[in-house]
Amino acid sequence: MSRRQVGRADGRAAALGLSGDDTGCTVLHADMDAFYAAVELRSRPDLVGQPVIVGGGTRGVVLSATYEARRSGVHAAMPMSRARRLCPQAVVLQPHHHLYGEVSRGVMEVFRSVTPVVEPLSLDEAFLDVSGALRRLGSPTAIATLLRDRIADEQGVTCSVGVAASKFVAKLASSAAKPDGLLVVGVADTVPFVHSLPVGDLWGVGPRTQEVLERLGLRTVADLAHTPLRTLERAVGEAQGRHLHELAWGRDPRRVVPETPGKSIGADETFARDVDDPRVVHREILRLSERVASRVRADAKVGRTVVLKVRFADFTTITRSRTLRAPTDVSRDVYAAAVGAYDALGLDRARIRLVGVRLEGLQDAAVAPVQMELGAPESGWRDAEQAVDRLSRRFGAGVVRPGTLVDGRRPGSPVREGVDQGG
DNA sequence: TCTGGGGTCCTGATTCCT
DNA sequence: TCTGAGGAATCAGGACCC
Repeated sequence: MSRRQVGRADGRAAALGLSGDDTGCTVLHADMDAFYAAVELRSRPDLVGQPVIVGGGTRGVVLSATYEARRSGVHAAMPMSRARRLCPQAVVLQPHHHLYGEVSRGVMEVFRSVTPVVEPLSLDEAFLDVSGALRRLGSPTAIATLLRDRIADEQGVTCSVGVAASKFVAKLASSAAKPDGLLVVGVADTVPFVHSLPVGDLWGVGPRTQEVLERLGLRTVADLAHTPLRTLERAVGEAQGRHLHELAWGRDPRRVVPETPGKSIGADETFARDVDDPRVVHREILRLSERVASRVRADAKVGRTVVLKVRFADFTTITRSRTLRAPTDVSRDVYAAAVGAYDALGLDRARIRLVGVRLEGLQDAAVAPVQMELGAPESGWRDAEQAVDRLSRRFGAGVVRPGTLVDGRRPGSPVREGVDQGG
């Protein structure tokens, strides 16, 4: 057992009055600490121990910050301008998304070497069901320690792990263990542990719901647990009310499921300056349609509903959707639906901050019905686009583009200047 | 203070079909 | 042919998560 883990786990558990008994606690939630910032520090060891913020762009937000920066009040998703004011001494680094993907794959491999039942939630966190690994590797606590040591040794980043009998409690435990810690919430400790938390810590309670609950005088999970179910359902809706009530008593029957197929793929882009020229918006919709359709094809999927998103200068956001007669993975179809939805808005030089395109209702291309257009050539757009995909894989994204997108610079220029555009 | 990008899920309204 | 009920599908938006 590593010295790092023993000190943290015992101290945190004792402070929370937890027994540390991990009997029946086969769900682990592993969460990398300040992931993007930690990855950046691997190549900048001179910055270790300093406030570092990963983010950028003229209208960007903080993607990640070291704990030294967080002490000044900086947190993820905060506008960069505010973060710089709060922590002027922080070193700001541009993100390198491809690197995070690489490290993430390495981390997930470590997880899968312990158990095949791994459910990734994002690049930097996952649930693991270790019930099948107990005889081989020891107790859940021992397995969590092994994971933390291996990830630190092999990937050069630290992670915190929560150990519990359910996903929801394991996730709360890993949050409480941060940074670089391990916390076991035993079966007998679950309800007192959960009840001690503020309602905002519950999964599914964001700022809006928290406000609603606080208007009812509910500040802690214990308050929520002792509120009649009907009252909760009236306040926050039937499904959410029931869900929160169950969680408040530590009940979460969801199993760890490896690989859940995605239901939609989308892309959006914030302009560096608000745009009111419909030609510029059309070009951006085309670019996004290409990006989305190419990702859909790479996943061997097709989708049937195209959703257009428009965010105006005052940050109000609208969506419009178009359901096609048959599912597609062809950029041209996606573009036609999205631009049709945009034109139907009849905007008269409205100032637009962001546009987005999303393809929903995804299904496997192999089993989906294909719409045959009357009079369509045998080798149509789909084949042409697949050929472009092959070229892009070989020579890099963007080697073949529609003529309207060829004029070097991007419309309005992207927010993430100098950053990998991912397609 | 001034808000990215990629997603999921839920809800209520509307439309379409039987 | 008209009408109403009920269910399914669609649409739009809100809230939330990382």
